[in-house]
Amino acid sequence: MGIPERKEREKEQRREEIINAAQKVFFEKGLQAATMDEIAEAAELSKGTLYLYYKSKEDLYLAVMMRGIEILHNMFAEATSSQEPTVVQLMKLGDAYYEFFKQHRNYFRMFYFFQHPQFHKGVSEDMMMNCGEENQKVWKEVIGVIQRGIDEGVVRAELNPVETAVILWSSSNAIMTRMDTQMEYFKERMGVDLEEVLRKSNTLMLESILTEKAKRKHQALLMRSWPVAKVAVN
Amino acid sequence: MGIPERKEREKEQRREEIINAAQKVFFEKGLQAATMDEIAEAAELSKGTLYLYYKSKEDLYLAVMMRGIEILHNMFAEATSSQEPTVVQLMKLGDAYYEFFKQHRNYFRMFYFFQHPQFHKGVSEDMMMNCGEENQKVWKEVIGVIQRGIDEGVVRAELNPVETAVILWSSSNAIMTRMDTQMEYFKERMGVDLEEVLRKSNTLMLESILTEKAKRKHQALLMRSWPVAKVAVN
DNA sequence: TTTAATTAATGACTGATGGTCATTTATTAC
DNA sequence: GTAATAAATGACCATCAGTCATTAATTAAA
Repeated sequence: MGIPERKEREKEQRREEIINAAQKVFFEKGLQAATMDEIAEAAELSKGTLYLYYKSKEDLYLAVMMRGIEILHNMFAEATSSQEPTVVQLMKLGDAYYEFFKQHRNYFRMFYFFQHPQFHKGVSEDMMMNCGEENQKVWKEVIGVIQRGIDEGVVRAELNPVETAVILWSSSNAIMTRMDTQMEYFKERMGVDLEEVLRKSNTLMLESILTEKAKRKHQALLMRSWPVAKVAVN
Repeated sequence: MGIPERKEREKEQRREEIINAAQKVFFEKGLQAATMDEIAEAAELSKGTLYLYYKSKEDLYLAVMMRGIEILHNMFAEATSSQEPTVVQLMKLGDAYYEFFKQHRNYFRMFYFFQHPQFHKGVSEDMMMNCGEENQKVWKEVIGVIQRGIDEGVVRAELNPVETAVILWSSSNAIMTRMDTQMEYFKERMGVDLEEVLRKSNTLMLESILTEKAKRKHQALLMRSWPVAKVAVN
């Protein structure tokens, strides 16, 4: 009897189709402005049907977001699986996050939007758990490289790898979040190009966690952020 | 004829009373969950009256937020006006921001919540401008100290003071935001105490922008973040 | 094939809420 | 004391997340 299996497949397909529709609408309008009626329309289903497949608007939002987490996870896994030195991989991790920001900004936006507990109301336990798991995998990638750096003696031994991961991630994240929302404000009011700031911040952070030996070895790499003229003048 | 003046005063007072009521409700429930009816009730006015004084819920939210910006501004001004060395003042700035976070968390929450352009919809030009101005003042404090540090030769000369301000601010901000929303998650899932992370992050950041000379001079200060045992062992 | 039973889908409806505006109330001017 | 003006009100509207009784489609049984 293959009927239950087929039904299960069809159900899963429906769930995917609904996510596709939801993604389209959420990307365009954001969680707030998107309406379930719009999503239903995009999915060519009635609103009631959406609720047969997802508990709430927020659950649906998280379902879309999970795709983004997976993409990011893959990009990080890619960056940390090369044969290059750990210091280079650390730089590549930062670059990868910025690439993700540029190529998948809608997902990035969802990430930081959903951090607010205000929107966790309608989220089911299940979905929250799944999301936490996926998220954890991404962290593991970052922590792993830092731990390796410590083991190899290129990252300062007195640093805690998890804490350090949080520090690196947070600083990158904070600046990209600003890039997303306040790029123009910072350019016009403060004369600052946030892309430049991100580059310099990543370099500063990296410098600050490396051992003296590693810094000397990769000096050329670290210098890329500082304008030659300025260094020369001072 | 003092009547117009008195009326103006009364009007201003009303505006303040409304902000008081709004603050109470926003602090309790956040922008989303707070309702204009609640605020009206708290202000002992009808909802319609609120709209005679403020254009939208968001405008009211910003009016409350401005108070927070002023408090933060004062705390920063305090931290940077002492007679202490610039390096110490830089540390104090970081400490002041964390103090603000602890003592005025509701305001802090409002700040980062409102960064999302999704909520800028109902905001009037006026209110947005005012907010931008106030915000600018806070940035000026941070930038000023960094500039002074460069002039005195304690902050690396190749750094741009505005960019550096953004970097320092953003990293502190990012970690405190996480403290507000994910303290438990990080403790339980990753075994990390974000307060510790903040302390270390601030130290790392400070280290990374100081000149070698300044680092040597204030070594004791910078060491406070690293556990003695660990440093000794390695 | 026909009928019963089960599963899937629907959309009218509810309750909540931001914002409006015609009407009422209070204040000021004459 | 009355007209004119300003302030305040709350019933009302439109929007929208979520529900549920009803309908349609599919599967199982006779």
